[in-house]
Amino acid sequence: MQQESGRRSNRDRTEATRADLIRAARKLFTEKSYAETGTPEIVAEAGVTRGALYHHFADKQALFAAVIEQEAAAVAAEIEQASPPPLSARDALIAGSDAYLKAMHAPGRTRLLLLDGPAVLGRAAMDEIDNRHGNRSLREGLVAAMRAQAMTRLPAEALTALLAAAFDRAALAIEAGGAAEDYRVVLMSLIDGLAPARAPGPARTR
Amino acid sequence: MQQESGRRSNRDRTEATRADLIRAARKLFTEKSYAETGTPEIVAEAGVTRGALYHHFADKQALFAAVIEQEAAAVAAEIEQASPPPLSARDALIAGSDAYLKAMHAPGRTRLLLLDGPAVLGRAAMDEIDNRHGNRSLREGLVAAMRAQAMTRLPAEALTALLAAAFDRAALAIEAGGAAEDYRVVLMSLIDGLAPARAPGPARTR
DNA sequence: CATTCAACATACAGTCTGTATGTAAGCGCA
DNA sequence: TGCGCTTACATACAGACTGTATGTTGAATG
Repeated sequence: MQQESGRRSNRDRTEATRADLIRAARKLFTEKSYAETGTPEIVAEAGVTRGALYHHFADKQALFAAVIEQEAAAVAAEIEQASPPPLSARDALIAGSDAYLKAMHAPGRTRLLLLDGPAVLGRAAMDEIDNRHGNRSLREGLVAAMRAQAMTRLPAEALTALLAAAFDRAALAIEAGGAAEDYRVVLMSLIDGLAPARAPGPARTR
Repeated sequence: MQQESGRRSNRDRTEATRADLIRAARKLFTEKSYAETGTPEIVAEAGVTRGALYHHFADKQALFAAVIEQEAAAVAAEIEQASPPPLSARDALIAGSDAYLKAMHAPGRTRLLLLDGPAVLGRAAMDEIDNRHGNRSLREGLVAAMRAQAMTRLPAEALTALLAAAFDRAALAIEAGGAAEDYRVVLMSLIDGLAPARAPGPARTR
């Protein structure tokens, strides 16, 4: 019964401060960019001092990593929520694709996850994060399709990475004003092109 | 007859200094990264002062843009040189792909063109540069294939962008130690999957 | 209840970026 | 060929930012 401004356990304080910092950083990193956002600005937005920031995070980059981690998890959650399991392998992939593109439409998300993320943390670190969250469902969907022989057998890791890259670029292009329908059509064609024997997928998506 | 250290025309001085700066910046940007490289370090490597840098370039970012421009042109040149015209549409695409992956293998090039470039200059600016250099041949190859009916008709811009994204990610993955053969196979499968009527392309690449 | 430790706030040192100012050499021109 | 203007820098400076070191207050603990 102590939620008044005083009396808080250390654990609660830590949790709250970290959350505030991540929230503030996320806001500024999406509005501007990682490089253009300074720690003084972040702590002002969070209502703490730089001392708190450097107490909880090793450096600015570690705070950025925490933001990325959270954002990647949020995207993965949105996708998982949007695709109920009872679907054919191909339809599940398509539903996931649309969910991904929609999720990445949140303002600033593409820059955060697709531009600043790889540049600041490196592709390897981003791959690790992606594989833990977003790409997992994609990879599993692909493996399932291959096992169901709805898709030519290919190295799963490479296929996942390259398709994910295409999705990413599509999200960026759409956010930049590209014709969303064009990119969707191309993505579907790339996926359908991997069918082994020209299996007649359900009616062309117009 | 005035190549001795003194007596140089203003135009020559400008050209030489700009080239020195770009060369030094390129070296450091590939060895480390854009963010980790300071202008004092760059000018020291170039043998000039920061005054010269800010005389020739609006800011650090403009110098970076000049480096990117040059590097993109170099990659495009390597590709164009490696693929003689007398090839079928599909084979030309494959030759171009291999040339691209090989060209991107130069140390630091992936970070420069695929990580720092988009983050610092933005995807739009990078697209503009890519379309002026590297992607042009890819796009033309795709359009040619579509016109020759060796490929399903798809929006050219979107298809070019997404395939380019896949190539880029493959280059990054290979540089990071991924199995080059896996990525090559997947890339070829993606391309071949776009054939309209299951046209039997010439013998599988091993 | 005394001590230890966690969670900060404040102060500081070093570095970087961009700009303003100064200077010497090139260049057009009478 | 001398004179004014401009280019191509070098130097000096102001502001901002990052990370660290130090101090302080309240919670946890035996």
